[in-house]
Amino acid sequence: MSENIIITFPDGNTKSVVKGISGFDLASQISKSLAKESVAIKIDGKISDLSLAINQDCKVVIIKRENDEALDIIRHDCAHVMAEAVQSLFPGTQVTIGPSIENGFYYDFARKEPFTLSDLPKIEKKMHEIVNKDEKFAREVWSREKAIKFFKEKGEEYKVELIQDLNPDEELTIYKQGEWLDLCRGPHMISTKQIGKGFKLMKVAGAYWRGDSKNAMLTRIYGTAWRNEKELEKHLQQIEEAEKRDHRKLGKEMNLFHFQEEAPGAVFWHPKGWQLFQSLINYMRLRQDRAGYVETSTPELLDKSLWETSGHWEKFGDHMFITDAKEEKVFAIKPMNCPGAVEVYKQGLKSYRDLPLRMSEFGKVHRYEPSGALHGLMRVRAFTQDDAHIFCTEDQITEESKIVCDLILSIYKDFGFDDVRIKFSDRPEKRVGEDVVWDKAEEALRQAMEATKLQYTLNPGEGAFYGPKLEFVLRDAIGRDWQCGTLQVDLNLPERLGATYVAEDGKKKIPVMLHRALFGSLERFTGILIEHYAGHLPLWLSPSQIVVATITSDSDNYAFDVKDQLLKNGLRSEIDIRNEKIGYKIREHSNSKIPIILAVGKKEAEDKTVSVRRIGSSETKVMKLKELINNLQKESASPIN
RNA sequence: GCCGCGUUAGCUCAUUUGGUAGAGCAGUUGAUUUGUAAUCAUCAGGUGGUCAGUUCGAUUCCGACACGCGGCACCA
Repeated sequence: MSENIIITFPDGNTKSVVKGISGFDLASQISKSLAKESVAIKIDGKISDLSLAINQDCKVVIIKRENDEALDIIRHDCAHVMAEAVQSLFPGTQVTIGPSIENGFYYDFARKEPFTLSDLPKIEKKMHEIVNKDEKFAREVWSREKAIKFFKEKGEEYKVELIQDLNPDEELTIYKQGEWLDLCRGPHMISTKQIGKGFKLMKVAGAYWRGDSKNAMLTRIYGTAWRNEKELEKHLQQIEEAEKRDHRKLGKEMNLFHFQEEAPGAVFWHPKGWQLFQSLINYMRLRQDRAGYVETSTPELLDKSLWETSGHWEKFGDHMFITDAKEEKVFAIKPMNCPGAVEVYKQGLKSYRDLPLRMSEFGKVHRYEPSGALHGLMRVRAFTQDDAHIFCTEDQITEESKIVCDLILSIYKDFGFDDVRIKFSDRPEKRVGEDVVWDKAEEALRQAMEATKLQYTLNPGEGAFYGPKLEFVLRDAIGRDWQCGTLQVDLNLPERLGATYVAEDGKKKIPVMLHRALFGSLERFTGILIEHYAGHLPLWLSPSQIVVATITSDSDNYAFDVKDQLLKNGLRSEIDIRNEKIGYKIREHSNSKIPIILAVGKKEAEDKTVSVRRIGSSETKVMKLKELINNLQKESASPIN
């Protein structure tokens, strides 16, 4: 007589079943289609294999292929299948770890000869074979000794190291598929067949063992995996879409900027790119003026001793550019604006009445970034920060932080970024200052966050070396996250650099310094905007707003007249009177993302009208030039006017 | 910085056992005066990233370096 247990389903229904039933059999009892669709089971909140026996009363959620959690399992299964494929094709390759990640999975292998792109088709083919073999995933619990002995004999040194570092209380499980097995927590599906065909190997890369650059470099293979081929196809299309938006490609097509090897990581801004860059600065300057900031500018070169005092030298000296001046002094090109800001602050005695003092600077900084980190405008060695340092009392931290948060969110909105996340990074391991000071700084920032009532996530140990920080992450039009703004509470540098103010009681005190940047790097923000808008910048940011294109040379004079009037009314315009067909001109200017093309021919010249064509639309609208100017002046105004 | 891959005309790309390179677009010149995403012809354009090496001979094979691309690590 077998014992029964009670299963409770998410809808509250219960079912009495035989003890030891597998999740799969349970699903089968409900319906065949459910069994077919299910990939795993959650027992009392813990996700497990469908094959696992259920031995006690419990709450159960059957995870179906369509559920989000299923994707992780499919991807993880895929990683196992890839590892099997690799080891069968390339004997002697060691396996290390292979998790599921966003959009897919990877597996890190140790092999003398790293894999190359040309190995992927072979591996992928083998994977399909393994999937089709319908190998069952089997879970086994092994002792530490057995596992270590097994992997040692196989020459899997990395696995042995992983096992030795496992929490001793944790059950050690092995997952087998056919002949192949791997140390793994699971869960996995019933069989490899369930993976289906919706996967593809994407790229190979080097990756350090355990993510530490002191360790050996492994060879990583990335794959993407989905529920089916249709989803895979959709994902591949999204990648294509992202490639089309690549700011490096668009920057070339739109003639905004270039890089060259004589200045790695430094931007050559072309006239149009610089126009855009200046639009951003003008906008930010106006916003800051209105928010009570004063603007400064400080030297690019500062004596090394100042960086030693600030603490930058010790932590970032290797990443600073140093001058070879023809004198004994060593100068460093500034990697940050803060010491300069403090020196400006220190001129003249400051009273508590002067605080908060909000000092901004569009400071160009240079950082010797590792060569492998450089990436278009997104990661450069020379960039411009919309930096500011707010000197205030401890009591003012909360209020000032709140003002910065409000300002930043309002500014992002003007650029079409409504979805902004905030990360709170607290003290890192390597830092300056006493812990009591850090306690104070972190607490003040926490209070500020409470005052703003904004949601944030904790980012432990990621603060700056001198203080905790908030990081503002915005989400672009195709769902990618970009970290831009930052707010840092600094109770250390003002003291190190000797900043003081006279308090109400006549005694000298040390001010708090809030570092903040809103765009962060102007260069990077420009790149983000290009990708966010896919090059179709809104009119107020577009470097070239209008092109006047003639139909025939009869209209040249009128076209010049139109352009002059547009320019006089503050609209950035160009003229195209080349001896080409209008279709040719339209194609060319559309490709370079000019927002508005005005075609002018005989009719327009006679009527003092223009034929207006907007980018992204093939419609044309004939209107009086005056009317157009009127409309565009409103439309092209920056959002703050 | 580390691993892998790449670098051919202004741009986008061809050129397989090593025998000094082709196309389209852009440019020139000429014709055409054209109505909403490529008019026709003409000419010109390259020390194949740089430097070394193997070879009778290197864009092609080997090496170093530079820069770029994809990751990893880093990101005040």
